[in-house]
Amino acid sequence: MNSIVSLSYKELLAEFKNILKQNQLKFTSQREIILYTLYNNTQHFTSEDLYMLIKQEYPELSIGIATVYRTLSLLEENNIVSSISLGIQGKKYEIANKPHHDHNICETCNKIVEFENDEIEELQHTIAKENGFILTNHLMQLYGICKECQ
Amino acid sequence: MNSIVSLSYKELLAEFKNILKQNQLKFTSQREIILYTLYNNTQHFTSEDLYMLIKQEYPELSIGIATVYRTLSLLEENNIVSSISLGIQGKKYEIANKPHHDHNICETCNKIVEFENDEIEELQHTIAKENGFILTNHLMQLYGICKECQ
DNA sequence: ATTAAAATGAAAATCGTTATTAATTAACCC
DNA sequence: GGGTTAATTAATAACGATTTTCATTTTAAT
Ligand SMILES: [Mn+2]
Ligand SMILES: [Mn+2]
Ligand SMILES: [Zn+2]
Ligand SMILES: [Zn+2]
Repeated sequence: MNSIVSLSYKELLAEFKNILKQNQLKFTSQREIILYTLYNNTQHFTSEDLYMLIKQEYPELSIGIATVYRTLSLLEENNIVSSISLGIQGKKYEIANKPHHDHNICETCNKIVEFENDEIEELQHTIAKENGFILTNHLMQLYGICKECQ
Repeated sequence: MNSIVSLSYKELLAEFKNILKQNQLKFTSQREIILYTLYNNTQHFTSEDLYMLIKQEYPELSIGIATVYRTLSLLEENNIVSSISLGIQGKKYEIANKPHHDHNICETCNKIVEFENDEIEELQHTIAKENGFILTNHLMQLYGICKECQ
């Protein structure tokens, strides 16, 4: 599975088309616009968020919420988007063409600040190994009150 | 809010009764059995898991799933149980009379191994501070394949 | 252009959880 | 103990997010 980190949109689109072809799936305008919108908005979207934004920006496009769900799942399976699950707020997606990071989330205004920490990443591997696990994935979210909300 | 770490069942029950009284809530057999079952089973339960176990162990007791949901929420608000949210598998509860820990989860058999790591806990505070956040909470789950499933 | 397979939107179904309600029970007072 | 009142209950309806179904449309290959 290729990493899509820091691909241009053109390259990303080509990669997406490759994946579709390999799986005998079809390239549609709905799929294109979903990818394009995710690429150009680095926020973290719920399916509903993304659906609403696309409806607003492309009033002429016919698109249903089910297609957004389906496409986000497809993109996630192919590592083009990643998701974080935020308890009550549901699952949020973001384009995966940025390096791995975790999230610091404000419990008041829901702002999300991204961070990277190599030390923690290493410790995670150490701990998993101690427990006899092969680490495949991790979830690390820091909840708090952001500067503006304090 | 008192910590209930390493209380005996007797002490824990007394603490629960105090909390109920302070909030003008009533002590019921359903609430007692839920607490007792959680105390004596250190697993991580979904509401449904706990409901089924209680139905099985106390066939004479009248209890509905809504009461289990309500009681788990009540216990969590009062820090007698804690919960972890596992994406698709839903929310799981465990008795909170053990020290803080995080979870290493097998993606194959769903086994959960608990761990504590002070270094990571410290790093979390450092990171939050760097981002201008006051840390209130965190989520840290390591997913992998356990020794038995490899 | 023809054709077959895949994709779509709308609506129905599903699933976990929460709210409603009428009946039951606990806690308090005498 | 019996009576009163407010809290609690189980059953069921409602809910919201997500998934499935299905008839129709679109894509991609020939
Ligand atoms: Mn992110
Ligand atoms: Mn645990
Ligand atoms: Zn904030
Ligand atoms: Zn396992």
